Amino acid sequence: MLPSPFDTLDVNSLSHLRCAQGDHVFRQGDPTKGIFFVKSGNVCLTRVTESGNAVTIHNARADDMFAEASMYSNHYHCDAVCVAPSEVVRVSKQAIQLRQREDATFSEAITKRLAMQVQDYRQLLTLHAVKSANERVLLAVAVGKLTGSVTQFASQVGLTREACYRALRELSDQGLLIKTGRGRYAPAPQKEDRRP
Amino acid sequence: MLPSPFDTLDVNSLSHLRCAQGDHVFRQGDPTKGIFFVKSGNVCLTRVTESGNAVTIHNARADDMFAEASMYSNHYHCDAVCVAPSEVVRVSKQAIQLRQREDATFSEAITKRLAMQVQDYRQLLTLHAVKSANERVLLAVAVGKLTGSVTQFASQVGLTREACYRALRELSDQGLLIKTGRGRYAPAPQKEDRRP
DNA sequence: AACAGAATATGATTGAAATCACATGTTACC
DNA sequence: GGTAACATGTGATTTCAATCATATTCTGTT
Repeated sequence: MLPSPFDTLDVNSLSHLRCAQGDHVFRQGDPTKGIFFVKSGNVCLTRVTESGNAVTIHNARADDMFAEASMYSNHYHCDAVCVAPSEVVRVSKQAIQLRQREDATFSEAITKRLAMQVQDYRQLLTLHAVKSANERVLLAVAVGKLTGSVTQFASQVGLTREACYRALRELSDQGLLIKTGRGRYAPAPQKEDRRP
Repeated sequence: MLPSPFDTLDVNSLSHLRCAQGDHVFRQGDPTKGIFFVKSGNVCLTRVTESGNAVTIHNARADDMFAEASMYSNHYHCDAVCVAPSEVVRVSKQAIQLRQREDATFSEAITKRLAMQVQDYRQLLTLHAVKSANERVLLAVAVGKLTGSVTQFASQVGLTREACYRALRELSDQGLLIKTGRGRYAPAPQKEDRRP
């Protein structure tokens, strides 16, 4: 049910939430109550800067967890908004901290999860550093970022919807992507002429 | 000497390295041998994308650690290059993993470090999402990113040197930054008219 | 079935940062 | 002291993504 380390927790450390589209699971600044698991639906983590720019930090879909890093903060650093009707499980912060102190294997699994998250963010950062919209979009698709709507995708890769649509079309025209349907694109199968 | 959790490790799990400017501590793809601490100098973590773009992932200076997330990877995901003559301490991956299994407090401290790193990356991601060069630079300076050279700074915030210099000058002209010297800028003291 | 609302898709225009180009200033080293 | 290497700084031009505008398709609701 829950991913690897959390499935061993007692049921009364979990709260099941049912959210409509647009509902907030938590808001930037709220005191941290725990970390979350998406049973179904789609929860988007966004952060708003002083200047009012909204940034998609993470796009959690079914079987993803989010707000894992909040374990050691007193308040959340971003908004969690359901972009689809969603079932979300909250895992109590207290319960995790207690268990972490008693169970080394549990603790190790959590650490591993965090380490992987760090690498994910680094990947995203690398992606954002690519200046060319076409190259960026190609890379992002190759890396599997385009699973939901293009609008969501655009926010994640740091481009406007329009720029993404254009890049997707151009890349399809160039044969670097295959258009598999309305708003659906897949990386073109690599020609194996890479050998030296 | 070493930061909080690592100072309790046995000395023979540490290797002291002395690096010249330009030396690689490790390269993208190398098998992971451990995590690192900068005693003095400056080590830059960069990643090169397929398209040849170099991205500064992290700029570790004296008393910083780097490659913490590599604990659970078999190979490094970026290059670590000394941008100044540096003294670096390598902390053996094996020793950490062993200790983690025996000492819950140690383990917890590591987890906390990783969680904070995740939040740092999120901050950087938020920064990169600000479109206006001036706003971005102002935010970055406010957050304390401009400590070394503007060139390094530019790479971290995702702008060209030139764009940074221009933004820095314009912000100084507007009185939002104070030029404290050649290539040195500080945030202007906030006027306290924020109260509602 | 009709309608609202959102996502997809593209075209035209504009604006801001990249790029190119070239000063000057600062180390550091022979 | 001379010079090579690099950082700072700023102007001129270009390019490419943002913005604005608009049409179409899809989905869900009443």
